[in-house]
Amino acid sequence: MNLKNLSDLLGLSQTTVSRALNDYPEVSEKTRQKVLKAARDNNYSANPTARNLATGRSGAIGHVIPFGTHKMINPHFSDFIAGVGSTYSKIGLDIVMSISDSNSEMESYKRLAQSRRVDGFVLHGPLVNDERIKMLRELQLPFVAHGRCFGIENSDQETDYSWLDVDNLGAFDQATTYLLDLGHKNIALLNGLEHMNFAYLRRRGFERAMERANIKTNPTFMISSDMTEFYGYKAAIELLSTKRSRRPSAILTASRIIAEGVQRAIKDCSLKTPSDISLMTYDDELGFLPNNEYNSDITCMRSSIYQAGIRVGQMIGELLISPEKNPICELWMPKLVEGKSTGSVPKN
Amino acid sequence: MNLKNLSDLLGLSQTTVSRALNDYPEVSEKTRQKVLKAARDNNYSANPTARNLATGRSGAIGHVIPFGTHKMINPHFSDFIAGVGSTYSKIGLDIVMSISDSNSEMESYKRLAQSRRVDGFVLHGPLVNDERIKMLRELQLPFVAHGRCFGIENSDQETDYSWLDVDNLGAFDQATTYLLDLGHKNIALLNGLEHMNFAYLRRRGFERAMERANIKTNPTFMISSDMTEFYGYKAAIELLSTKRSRRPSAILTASRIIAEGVQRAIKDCSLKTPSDISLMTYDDELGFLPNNEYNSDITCMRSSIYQAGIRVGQMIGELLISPEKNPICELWMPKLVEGKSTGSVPKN
DNA sequence: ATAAGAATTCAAAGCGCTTTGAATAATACT
DNA sequence: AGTATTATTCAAAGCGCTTTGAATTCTTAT
Repeated sequence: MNLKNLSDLLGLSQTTVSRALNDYPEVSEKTRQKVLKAARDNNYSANPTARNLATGRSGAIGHVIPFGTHKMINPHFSDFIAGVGSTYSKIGLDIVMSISDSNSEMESYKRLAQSRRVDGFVLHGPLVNDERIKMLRELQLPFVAHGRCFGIENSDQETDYSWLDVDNLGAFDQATTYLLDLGHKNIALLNGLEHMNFAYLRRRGFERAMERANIKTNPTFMISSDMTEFYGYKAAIELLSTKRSRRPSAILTASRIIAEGVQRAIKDCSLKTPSDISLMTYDDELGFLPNNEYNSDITCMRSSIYQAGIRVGQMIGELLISPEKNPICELWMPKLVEGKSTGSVPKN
Repeated sequence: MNLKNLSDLLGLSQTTVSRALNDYPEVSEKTRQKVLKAARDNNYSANPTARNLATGRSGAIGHVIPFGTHKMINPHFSDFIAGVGSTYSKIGLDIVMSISDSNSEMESYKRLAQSRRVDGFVLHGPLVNDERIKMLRELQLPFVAHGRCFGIENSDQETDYSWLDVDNLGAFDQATTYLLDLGHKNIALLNGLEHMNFAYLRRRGFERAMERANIKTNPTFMISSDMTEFYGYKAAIELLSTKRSRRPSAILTASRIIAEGVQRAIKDCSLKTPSDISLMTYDDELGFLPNNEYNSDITCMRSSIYQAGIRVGQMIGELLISPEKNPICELWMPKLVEGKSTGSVPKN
């Protein structure tokens, strides 16, 4: 069943039928109802490919996922994509996903854009000074970055394109301050890879708080790596296996997954939170790794990456309808949630 | 730059240019080279939408992800999708992903198929007696199921459609047997949700081994739930907090993530593997949760879900080219990897 | 009743490609 | 040379939709 069949069936022109279905004002209410009913009865829905060809719109958003080092294809990604996906299904968009290694990443964007296969993009995991931003701007398609590419001082850059980000700098400043207020001076930071903007900002937030408190940061306490459980475990084991006076009294991790490893290490060292050591983490509220009074209960800075996905989906949806709204920028402040993993510095 | 421009530029017809670009035999080698060069020079590539409309092929595979209970959008999913995605990028396919709750799931398949937006499907997480299989067959598009819908006795059903699965039944039989051989009789199974076929088969494998050993299974030792860390933790805490004689001496979990929770519980109960209790797990080799001599080192049945993704991508690719190859069925046998988490039954 | 204006409807062009069937050029065969 | 083949090339018809600009019908005002 296609448009021609349907209009023949109704004794109307394709024009009128098409307009009736697309809510154009110049079709009378009576015929619109007739058309709508016929469409329903005959289980008709417009062929998106043909529509795409005619309009130039595809009804799909491109998600180019950098592969290579498992950087983005990780649990955070699944929760985020669940969020955007649920918005998309509400507003009738599809995801066109292209997994590509960093070499072909730019190509993928261009191919998807040039072929008009997508109407816009969501940029995942912005890096510090991300060249993709420039490229995306040149592609002339709306896009929303999940995260920003620049720190707080480049505020002119921030309003240049649409993004949704959490205040990583503020959050890690606050987390660090929280630990400092408990009396901790030797705080370790287990961060993500710092060429990623979020991780870069988290370190900056950490440093800012330390600086404000006039405490010199210890380079060996600031570690940066891919965010796996094992990284957390290994790093923590190393930190904790030195003699007490030289080890951190608090560990701040950039993700719940790292924190898992740290917890394991703490137990393996026969230590306990918060009496022996304090642990604090950033918590994306990953679906499969809850963190609340019933389980881990790690003190954290919390912001739902799933909700971020939902909102990013809405944002790109808005941009498709009203491109003039660009840029839409939102900075979310994670909230501090006190758990049982932090306390004052253990007295020697 | 479109086909018309290019052919005008070359002084050839669109037909010839199109054929030259698509490797048709009836164009002379000389003109083909000329066309290819011009295409390169002018940065031309065919508009997939137009091609799709003309051919009915879209160059994309549909992945409909059931949402709702976070069932599929989980870490296993990201690793799998990384696998298919990497194959797709090699053979020039895109992913069209639709996240939908279980009500609208069937609709999504139909919409994607009817609109010719995809050339085929990958079915995720088959259930026991999955109605989607029947529907997909009716849609007349090639599809590959990651997993099967029926157990080993319905062998007639198995060859009815293409699938790639691990031998869940065999793997859990083998795992259970391994534990039995170590002398364990009180073995607990922390399974996934058993309306999912993989989980159903895992229980069956467990039961088969127990039966063969003439050991009655204890219903309170067979738990089934969504596979989260917390589930593992809670279930294990409950199992371990009864008096020694009434608790299992070994725990077998259906996923690495559950096992994480179990490990945490074991430590919280001040127990140790393998001296106090044995732990064994199924291991999908999730990228962010390695399990080897350097870290957890849990004895496991192992098969890479990422590799499965790669192969499923290849399979659907083959089916697109040669539909007559359907069905392609592959059953992978996970391999047993001994870690440090299992040992003989502790003597009271 | 009639012209002007508004409200509907329509025919046809176009989106950029593939593919059919016909036309032309090149080569082979009496 | 003349015809039969074969190898290339081409014009034009779709694919199923949207949208422009013209045509028709219905209202309203004179």
